[in-house]
Amino acid sequence: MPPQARDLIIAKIEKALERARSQSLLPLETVPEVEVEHPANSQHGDFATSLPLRLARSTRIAPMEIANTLADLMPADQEVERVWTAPPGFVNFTLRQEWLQKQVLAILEAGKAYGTLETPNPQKIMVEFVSVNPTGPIHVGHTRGAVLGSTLASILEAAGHSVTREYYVNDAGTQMELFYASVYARYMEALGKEAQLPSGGYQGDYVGDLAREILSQEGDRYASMELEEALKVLGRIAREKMVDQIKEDLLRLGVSFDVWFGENTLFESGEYDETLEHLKQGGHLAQREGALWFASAVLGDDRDNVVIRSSGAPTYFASDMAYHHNKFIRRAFDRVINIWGADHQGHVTRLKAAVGALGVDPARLEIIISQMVTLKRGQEVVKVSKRTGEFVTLRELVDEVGPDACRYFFLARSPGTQMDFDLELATRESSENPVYYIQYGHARIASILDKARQQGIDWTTGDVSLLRDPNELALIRKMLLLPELVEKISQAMEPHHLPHYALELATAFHWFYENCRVLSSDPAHQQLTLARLKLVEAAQLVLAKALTLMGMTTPERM
RNA sequence: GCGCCUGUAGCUCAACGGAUAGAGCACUGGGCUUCGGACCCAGGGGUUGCAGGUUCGAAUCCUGUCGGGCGCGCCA
Repeated sequence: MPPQARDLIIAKIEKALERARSQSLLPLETVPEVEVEHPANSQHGDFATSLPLRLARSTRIAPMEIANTLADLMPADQEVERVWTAPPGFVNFTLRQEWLQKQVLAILEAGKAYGTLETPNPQKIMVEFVSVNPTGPIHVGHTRGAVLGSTLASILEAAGHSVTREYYVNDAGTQMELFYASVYARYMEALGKEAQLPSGGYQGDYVGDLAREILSQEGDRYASMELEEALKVLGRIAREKMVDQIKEDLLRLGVSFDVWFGENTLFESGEYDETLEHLKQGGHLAQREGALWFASAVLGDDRDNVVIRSSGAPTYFASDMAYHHNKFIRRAFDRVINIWGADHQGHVTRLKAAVGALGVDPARLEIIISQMVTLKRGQEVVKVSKRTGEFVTLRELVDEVGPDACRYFFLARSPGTQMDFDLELATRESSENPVYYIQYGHARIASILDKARQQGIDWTTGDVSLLRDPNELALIRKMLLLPELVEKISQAMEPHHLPHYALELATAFHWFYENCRVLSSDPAHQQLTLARLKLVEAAQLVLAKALTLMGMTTPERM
């Protein structure tokens, strides 16, 4: 990867500040942190810094004076064509055309690795997401987290980190017991025996389907077993089938995991006991009212939480603590990112408290809360409930809307906003989804390159210094933003910038396409054609990278 | 009642404390005898819920207020 323009500019400013300080041109004690931005208005240059405005107070010097002093210390050079100041105290930078042109070569050279960064401090990161109980198929409500998590994981990887994508399978606990009992009841029913769905049991049709499937594959032998044994064995099969289905559904959306971590293994491996012992040693556990409590109130939570019920059964929270002990201590992840729905927001403080009590800096646990998705069909709100069996499955959604459009829709919104998902609108407008606009750009390029190859054109000798058209330069400028974006997203954990960027990049390409003819039979145009083919090939790489990072396909034709 | 999130164009959403608040869809009107029209150009549409405050500068930060979502179990 070539150095990023932004880093070059920051380095220049830092150098200027250092000189201003050492030569006493500005009364600076230390060199302040430099931030640059991309001005919204391109007339203000490629980069700008408002540092003089920030320094005005502490130095007691007028912002414009500081700006001018700094600008004078930054003469034009190989990368920067012009440095100038603007009121009330900005310093603006314009990149040199020759430098921009050369970046096309740099991108081609980087190839598919363009946009993949090398970080000075690579970390071992886990992204845990979806983690829905395997008590039923995955539904639309889970789609947002799935898309968010998988994209974030890709971006963190591109930013140079080592990433593990993990699904926590809650294969223990009361909800699972209830599910097993529900499947058992349907199984007995299918055999024509009297059976009652347990109260609060799972009513969805899929439960019956599952029971009948098991019946046809395994026969009726569970009917004659002791109830307890039957629930155990039948339950295991039902769970495995459910997990397989979830796996398959997620795969259709382009989401896959490196690890499927079973809650039960925490108990089997002894890690659960180890965790409790650890907490006990630290004095974080207290026996009260017949139960064992974790003293989270003193750690900032609004109340203490039960770890072991008076019945002797551990709570979900207990195994969650053991799970995070496993993540941080046994598997030694530097950072753990959990993606949760807004309905789990109340658990953030207590889990962070627990992690802290285990001797791990709670800042290493980052919990991203994605707000709820309200599912609608026109004006009507569709209720989603697994227990009552009233829901739209992820599979139905993906089949209807398509995985790419589906991903785009969820990805383009920041996690903090509540969304309305109108099934009617999504289906009707899926063909107008911006993702096709982006993919169309990619396909158009593929078509041009194809045609050029058919004509036997070899553009390796193309001279990029011929790329002077404003449309060409605008396209290059957009292409250069991708690495910056990858870095920014990996720090702020906000992947929603990526689809917006991809759209802008595609716009820049379509604009170029409209105004700059690539292939031509005119002999006088030949050199320009070669240069433009280079640009187009590089643009395709960048578009493809953006699409790939978002987990979308890169069609050659549509 | 308390906690977290949220309110921006007709709709769905962007905007790292920065310069004239931007996109897509929808609407109106234009644009190819040559590389893919799933494209391009132009236009209308905004007191950023409201009121104060901080700042050279606020959609963004602080306080208050009104509206929406989600939590506040020995459920997961």
